[in-house]
Amino acid sequence: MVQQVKFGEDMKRIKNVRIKDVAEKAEVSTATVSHVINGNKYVSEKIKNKVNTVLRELNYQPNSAARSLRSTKTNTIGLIIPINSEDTSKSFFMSIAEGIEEKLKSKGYNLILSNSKEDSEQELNLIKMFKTKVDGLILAPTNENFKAINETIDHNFQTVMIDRLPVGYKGDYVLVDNFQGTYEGINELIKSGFKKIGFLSSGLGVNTSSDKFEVNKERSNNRMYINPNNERFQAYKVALSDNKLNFNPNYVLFGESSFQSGYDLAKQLISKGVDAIFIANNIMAMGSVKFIQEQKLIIPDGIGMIGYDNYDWTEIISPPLSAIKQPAFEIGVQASELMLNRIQNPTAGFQHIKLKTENLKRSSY
Amino acid sequence: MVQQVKFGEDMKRIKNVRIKDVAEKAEVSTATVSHVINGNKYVSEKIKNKVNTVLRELNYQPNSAARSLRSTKTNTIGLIIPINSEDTSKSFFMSIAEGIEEKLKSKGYNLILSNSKEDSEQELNLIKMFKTKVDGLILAPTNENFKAINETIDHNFQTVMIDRLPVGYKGDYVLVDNFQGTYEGINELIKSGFKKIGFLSSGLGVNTSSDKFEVNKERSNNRMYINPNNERFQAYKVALSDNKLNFNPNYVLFGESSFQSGYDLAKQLISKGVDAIFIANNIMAMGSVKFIQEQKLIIPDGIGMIGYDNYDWTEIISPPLSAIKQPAFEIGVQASELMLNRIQNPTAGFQHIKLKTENLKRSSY
DNA sequence: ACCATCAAGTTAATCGATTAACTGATGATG
DNA sequence: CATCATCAGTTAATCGATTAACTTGATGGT
Repeated sequence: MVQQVKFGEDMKRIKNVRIKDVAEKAEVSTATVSHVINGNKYVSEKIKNKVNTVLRELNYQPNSAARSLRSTKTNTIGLIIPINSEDTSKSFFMSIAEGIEEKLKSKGYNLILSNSKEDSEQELNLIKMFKTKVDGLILAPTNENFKAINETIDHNFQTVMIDRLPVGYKGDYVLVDNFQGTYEGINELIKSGFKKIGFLSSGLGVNTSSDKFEVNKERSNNRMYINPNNERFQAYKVALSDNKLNFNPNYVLFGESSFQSGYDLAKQLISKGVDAIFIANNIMAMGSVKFIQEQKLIIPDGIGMIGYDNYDWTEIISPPLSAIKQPAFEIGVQASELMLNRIQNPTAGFQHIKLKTENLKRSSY
Repeated sequence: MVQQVKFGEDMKRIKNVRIKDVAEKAEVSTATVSHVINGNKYVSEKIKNKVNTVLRELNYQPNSAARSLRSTKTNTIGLIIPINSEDTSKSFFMSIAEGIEEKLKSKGYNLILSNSKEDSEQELNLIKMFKTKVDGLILAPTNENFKAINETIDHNFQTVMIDRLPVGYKGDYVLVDNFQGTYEGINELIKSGFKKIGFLSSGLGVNTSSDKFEVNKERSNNRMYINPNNERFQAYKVALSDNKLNFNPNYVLFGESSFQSGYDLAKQLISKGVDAIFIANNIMAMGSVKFIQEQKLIIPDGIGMIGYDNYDWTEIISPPLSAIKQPAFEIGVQASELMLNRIQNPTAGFQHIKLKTENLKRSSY
């Protein structure tokens, strides 16, 4: 029932096949067609076959607006990731998105992708806009305005947080155990004989400066960390302390997430006499490596290094850089699973997933 | 008018505010509210203010399913990209997606992202599914089944192709001038004194093997290339010929897009005596570099190299790798612009955009 | 033979916003 | 003063699928 309709001058536009067209051609009611499609009421084999034949003949595709309107399900999930163009996190979050899309597609869901650019105002706008467009939201929250987010996300909305956690958030989430990986990494540096270990990272988010150096004695497992960078920093301090090494605030530098900043801060650390550097951020690691190479410092004899996340380049520099690898794709898969479960069963208890990092020992320590 | 509704056990669910609720509270008709929101009919200042106040008070958000159903606009654009997990193209297409999302968001549109995984069957399913969900489709088509795609994309659907082009496709597209960049790159290698230049690439798609080595005399501008890899290959041949160098089929290797394949094929080329390699693909370039480094070959004295696309790693290996850079983000921006234009004016003439690559001369030739 | 039950479809209300057609009031015009 | 245009807002049809409630005919137990 592909109808031709006049449109503009002489242009023709094909009107979509409706369920009514199918019903008429198959000589049944629209209800029956719907039942055949959705399989939620018994329909005899004979009629089912007839309808299915017509469905194929007309190449029918249900109008999803109508469907959503009536059923209040959009079969769509929103994803908000926070990437600045210059940022290291791009590839990390894109792998997460890939994992989400793959899982969702297999269950008949779609993914709407959006970028908050690490800006909490944009984030709130996006959340608001998503309200009537999606069945659920997977969110890597920005570092500010947690309260506002908590208010905006009401019970109309299934939510799964990833990578970071708003304080006081009650709900499903998938995080990476950044403490564990970092702790092990620092430990290994120490085992290899390094004693003056520098720590390089991008910012901790909003509540950074005041308590930046307040040592937290508890371990990751019992605590809810706001932010992966902070978690890594805590792990760094605990690992030092567990190895009876002094924590030296001069060996810790936070800067913006850029190549240049990595270059500059590595320079500073070296001038302060560190013998190894842990870099909690990919693009800063690149900047640091550049500086080290320019200085003709020998890795690992002159200086030890560990980076974060297993980017391509870590394998082909010489020597290959050891790294802590986050399971990005897997975060996406797990987050979608939580989401789909919650949609199916909204009253179930909240699920908290913490994925392990992988410690890739290469030749840089 | 936030209503509490019983839901399950004791759980409460907040029902969304409808336009009717707004109308009642503002003591006007739903039509008036709609006019205020969409501004397509004159409403007096007085009433407009009253309505706007209520809109804010109730934090009203239009139900987009209802809106789409009535207006037949979804305000959503679909994007299908073709990435295999192992593939080099991941970062390229993700940057395109970023550009698209940014542009669309600024115009009030959403982006549904999906991955065909370079599989034409999945691609067709996605296209079909998108039919009632989006106003338009931005597509980087797979290499097979062009005919099927052309049939499936009917006039219900605005389409913009990116990166690749189905033969015979009539419509908007945004491509990269791969010929130009490659041609210049090869030329520069030759100018630097290299004479036996190898060419490494991933496959050409379906119609590869038969005419793989058939030299095409025409230039890019007058020709419609199916596939960027092919375009690069053509440019390679033309550049050789323009420099009176013989084309040696033994110096050309196509393989799968993987690190290992890059490693292996570089090995083969070297053993065949090439003095420079042009690698049309990021991950294969990584593999090649790995092999070169292992062999302690000196770049560029021992061997010249040019890679494709400006990935992070190309800057920090020593020496930094020269590369042809595609304007990925810009492809996304331009494609979205074409799309939005076409939605506004469906009968306008088709637009064809071909973006220039950037030639990043570093120290590898 | 009688009524209850079930099986297999159908009828029609419904979701929420848009928008063509309409109403009533005001004002301009010859 | 009758007539018509314009203005500002309202009424109600409509988009297409889902689904609760209903119909109709068949089955079966006592």
